[in-house]
Amino acid sequence: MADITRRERLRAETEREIRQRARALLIEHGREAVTLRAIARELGITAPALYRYYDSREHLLRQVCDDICADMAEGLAKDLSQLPEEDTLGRVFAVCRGFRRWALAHPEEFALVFASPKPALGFNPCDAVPPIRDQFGNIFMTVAGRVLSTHKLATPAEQDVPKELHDDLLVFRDALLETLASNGIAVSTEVLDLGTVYFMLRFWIRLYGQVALEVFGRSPLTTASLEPMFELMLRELATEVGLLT
Amino acid sequence: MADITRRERLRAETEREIRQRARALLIEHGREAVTLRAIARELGITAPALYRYYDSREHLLRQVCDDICADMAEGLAKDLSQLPEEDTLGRVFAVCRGFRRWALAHPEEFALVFASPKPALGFNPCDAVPPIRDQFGNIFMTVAGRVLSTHKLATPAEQDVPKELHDDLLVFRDALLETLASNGIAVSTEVLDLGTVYFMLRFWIRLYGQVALEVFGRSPLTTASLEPMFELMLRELATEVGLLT
DNA sequence: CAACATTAGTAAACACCGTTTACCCAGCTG
DNA sequence: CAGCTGGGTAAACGGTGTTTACTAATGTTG
Repeated sequence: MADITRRERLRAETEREIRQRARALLIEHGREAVTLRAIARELGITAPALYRYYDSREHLLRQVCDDICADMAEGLAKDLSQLPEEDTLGRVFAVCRGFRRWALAHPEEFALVFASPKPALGFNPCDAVPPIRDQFGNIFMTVAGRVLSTHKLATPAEQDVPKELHDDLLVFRDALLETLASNGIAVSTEVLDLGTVYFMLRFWIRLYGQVALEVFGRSPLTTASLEPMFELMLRELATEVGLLT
Repeated sequence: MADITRRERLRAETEREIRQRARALLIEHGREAVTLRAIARELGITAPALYRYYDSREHLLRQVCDDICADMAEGLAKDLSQLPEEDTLGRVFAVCRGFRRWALAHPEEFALVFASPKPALGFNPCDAVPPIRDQFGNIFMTVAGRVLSTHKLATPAEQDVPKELHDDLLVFRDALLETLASNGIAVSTEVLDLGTVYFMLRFWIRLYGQVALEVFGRSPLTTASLEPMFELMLRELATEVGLLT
């Protein structure tokens, strides 16, 4: 007999459909429209039935966050599959562009996963922060790590890194090394020195910052897309560490 | 007799208290907790009574946004009053630091006003975007304008500004000039050239971006504050245009 | 196979929500 | 004084998350 019973298969199927409908509602009508009754209505059951699958609406939303991250990560992975392994910098850029494109195309999902005030979702959405452990962070760190293992970066000297950040940067570095190791990327601690980790933090701040600004429409420009500035930012950061000239 | 009748005075008073209570709920228990019934309960009336003051919860929230902006602007103005008029750059830094400090101290309010997906509040919160017309934008642009009118900036050359942005930057410049004029600051169009406006946009993107990242806790650092990086960013941007060495 | 246990679903209820309606009554105005 | 205006009320409607008790179907076991 199969390992999974008929019941288990059905359960997994409806569980999948629940989150799928929840996401559809989120995308089409915003966060507030993701209602247990609305979800239940769409799959022809009643709201309390959903409690057989999730402890509460909060828990359901958290799982939806996971799905969202997984989906975005899948899209990014597909983008990456089109690029040669050797083009390490191109792959970093691809991930950054993919993140931006995804965020602009899915503003409600971005807001839910990446821009909710901390305790708004019970706890951290998708256990993402801190440090970045979600699937996006995973991909981002992986492609970045590949650059580190193949290029010598002109990163800031240790004495230029603010002392107040040293301890936390070292913690971050350990998480980074662990993530890279689990993805089969070996990076020596000499390569991943304090300045390099610091630069990665700077990179992420700039990346996240511009994307958030665009998603939330806080640009003072009325019509134009900020894509040119995004591209320039990428080039600027890459140039800063000598990856572009 | 006074211009305002007794009734009008009472009305204005409860109106004020409504928004005050709404803000208290927002701060203490998050956006979802700002319910009409909770507000009414706190001032000892019933929920439908609120409809004598606001058309709907949406409209009330919008007004609350205005209050929030006004309050922050007031705080910034107070900070500025401690600084000499001549220290134009110091005043810009003070506004940036004040914005960051306020945002970190009021994450729910920041999320509501500065990071809600576009149509989440019926329309734009506080008519703020685009272009930046809210009270914060006003102050920010004013102190920045004062720098422009007293310093020669080494801003990007016109050919270094992405062509796709030219039209929108010119629109933004007009709004900027109007704002500055209405605050008694005369800046010639030669000074406020395309490169300068472009730099201001870059400045705002960086500023908003890091603040949003900090408020939403998306830093991969577990405990340390990113204040040192904020300070470095300010110095970096100022150095870029020759305001610091 | 029969008996039992587990489980996905239900209906009903509770407390809360935004909003509308009809009504009341104090205070101002002619 | 009569009448209007406007801030308040209670009641109701349909919606929400969640709990409870129950049913019926599935899976397991003697």
